Amino acid sequence: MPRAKQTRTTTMKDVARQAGVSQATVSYVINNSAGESIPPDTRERVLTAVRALDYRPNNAARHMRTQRSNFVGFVTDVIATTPFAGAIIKGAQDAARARGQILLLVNTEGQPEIESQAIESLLEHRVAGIIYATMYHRRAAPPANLAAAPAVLLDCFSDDPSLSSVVPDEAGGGQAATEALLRKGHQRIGFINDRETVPATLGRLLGYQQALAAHGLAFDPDLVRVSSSDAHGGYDAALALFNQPQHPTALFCYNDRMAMGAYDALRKLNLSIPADVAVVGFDNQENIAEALHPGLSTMQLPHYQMGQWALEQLFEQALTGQPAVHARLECSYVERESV
Amino acid sequence: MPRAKQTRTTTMKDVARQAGVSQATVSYVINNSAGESIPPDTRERVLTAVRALDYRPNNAARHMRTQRSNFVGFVTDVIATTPFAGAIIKGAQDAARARGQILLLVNTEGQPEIESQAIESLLEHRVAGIIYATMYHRRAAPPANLAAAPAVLLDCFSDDPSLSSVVPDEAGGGQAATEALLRKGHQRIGFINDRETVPATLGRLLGYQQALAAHGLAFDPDLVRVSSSDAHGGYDAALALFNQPQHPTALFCYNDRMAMGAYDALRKLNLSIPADVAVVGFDNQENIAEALHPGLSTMQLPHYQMGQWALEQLFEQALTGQPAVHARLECSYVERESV
DNA sequence: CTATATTACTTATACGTATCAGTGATACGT
DNA sequence: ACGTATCACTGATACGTATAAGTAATATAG
Repeated sequence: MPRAKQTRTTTMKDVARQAGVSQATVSYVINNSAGESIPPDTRERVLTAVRALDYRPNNAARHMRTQRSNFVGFVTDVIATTPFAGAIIKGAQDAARARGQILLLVNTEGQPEIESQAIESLLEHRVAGIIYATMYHRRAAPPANLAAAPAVLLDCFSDDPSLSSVVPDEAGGGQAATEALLRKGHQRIGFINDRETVPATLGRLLGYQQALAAHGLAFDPDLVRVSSSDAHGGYDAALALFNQPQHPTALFCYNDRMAMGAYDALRKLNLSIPADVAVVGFDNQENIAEALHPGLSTMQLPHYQMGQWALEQLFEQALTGQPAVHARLECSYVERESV
Repeated sequence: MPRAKQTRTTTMKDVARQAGVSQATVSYVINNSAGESIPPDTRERVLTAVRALDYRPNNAARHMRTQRSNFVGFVTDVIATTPFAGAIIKGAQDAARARGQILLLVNTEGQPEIESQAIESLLEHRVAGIIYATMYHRRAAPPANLAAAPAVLLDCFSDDPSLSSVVPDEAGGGQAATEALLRKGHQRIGFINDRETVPATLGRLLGYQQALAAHGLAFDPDLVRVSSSDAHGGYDAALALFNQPQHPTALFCYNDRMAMGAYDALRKLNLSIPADVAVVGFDNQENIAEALHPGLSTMQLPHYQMGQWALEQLFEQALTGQPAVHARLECSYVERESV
């Protein structure tokens, strides 16, 4: 049977009539308005009518009357082809639910026209604020109309210092990864970096260097290779690194995909993990880190936490008028069997 | 400088005053209302005022007046820990944008109380409809209040036949995968299935059998193994399958993770892919199918298409009052080097 | 040249809610 | 017994918009 044609939805007036009170009283009961005295039996009569009529408050009307929405906009550049989107969105979504807010989601494929149209639409919905998220850590140039609402940049940053932002602490992550190897007594630690110049490559290299320095070890450029950030690249770079006369005893890879390639290279060279070479990756990718043999120790990016942080910051800022904050969140070390 | 305290937002009345016309005229101009004649210079005056005041229509007010929202609810059980969520959401989101709709996203972790609260919230926002999505193909028991709006089940199905649903054609996928191997002349094709009893295991096995039958080959239970649906399980099952005296020349794996394990097993048995054994997987997982050597031929689940379909169906159904539809969408074959 | 249609607007209203400003009735203090 | 405070409500209003209904001025038809 096809669903019945949508009749008028029931309103407070309907509830009021049914309960024999005025619409105002219904409102007081439903909102538990402080400073209004409603005797128990009246309250019960109203609530019974609410249930009987399957009444549901109309959010648009409430929004109109109170002049504030419970919407938060979430703009993302890419969503389908990245494994990270889910955790970021969930972080924002969980925080939103905790505040009684609801997420308006748009993804823009990074196309500027779509982006500004999407933001325009969010503004027309009078969102309390907008989270502008990218799926890898980078500089971003958000459209001008983003400034029309409180906004927080997530996993990116811009030239405008008045926009709050949250990104992973790449250097800290690089340092922690390197230190996990140093802790096991390794002295010659190779680093395979991505060839792109992005915050992640610069930061992780810096962290690697800082960790060495903190342990009184000199930085040896021969222990560093750059390559493309996939399994192929990791394979090539690892081969080059370990074909040197005095090869490293440990390897820090820019990401898990490269580490996967490095595994292949080490296997080819008959070097076993972790006996001959300890390996640490980065990203903790679902289908790699856990699936490799032996399990890959790696760094977990704070995707969920960034999502949470961005939403919280939006409200801190919007409600209290605080100035912008630029946060770096820690990456955590996930130990498996490769070190 | 902290953002200025939010002043009153500008309304049509403000625009009207600025342009020297009535609020109604502004509305006519902005909506390009048919049947209203507005001379070019008036129109221009209004639009200039709109720009000068940075006016933006208030969606809540519009929603109230027209009695229809441009919201679609999207409820998902899991989002952070699945690689498929992105494509599904993008499919729905793209279709929504094409219709001028915006997605209200909630994820519920499959917890019934959260689920029905989330749906309640969506109903209060007067969504045009709700997409109820799961992240793997399964039977679902959506909460009762889902029935209060037009709804479409995505990647799941329920006991209620009046709810439209869209799922992947598992049997078709299994058949296509098997046929890819048959086309290459293979006659003895092993199948490693997941041990769970879910639509995917049943369907893919059925497809495997149908393909064999279509080519006049008898189904041989010795060529089928069940195991856990990860790399470990794939490894064990492949080892068992290929340690038989007359081993298969081709292998169809329930998913890419199992295929990954099978790769390890075949390597251990000194069988090369695809020369000695051709392999086909399922899921086309980003970090596996492409990353394996040789690249894994596999089946692509129609995630994006299901997202699109669900949103379209919502409007077909809601607007035209059509009866429910239960769709199975095709999986597509992605050929790489493993066959 | 008058009657009517069209143009270019304006005025008024309703959508559903929250809340302010009442208003009788009862309770309380003296 | 009388004034006041509290209780338990009700009536009216505004939020910003779309649109029906009205109106004065101009154009067109007969």
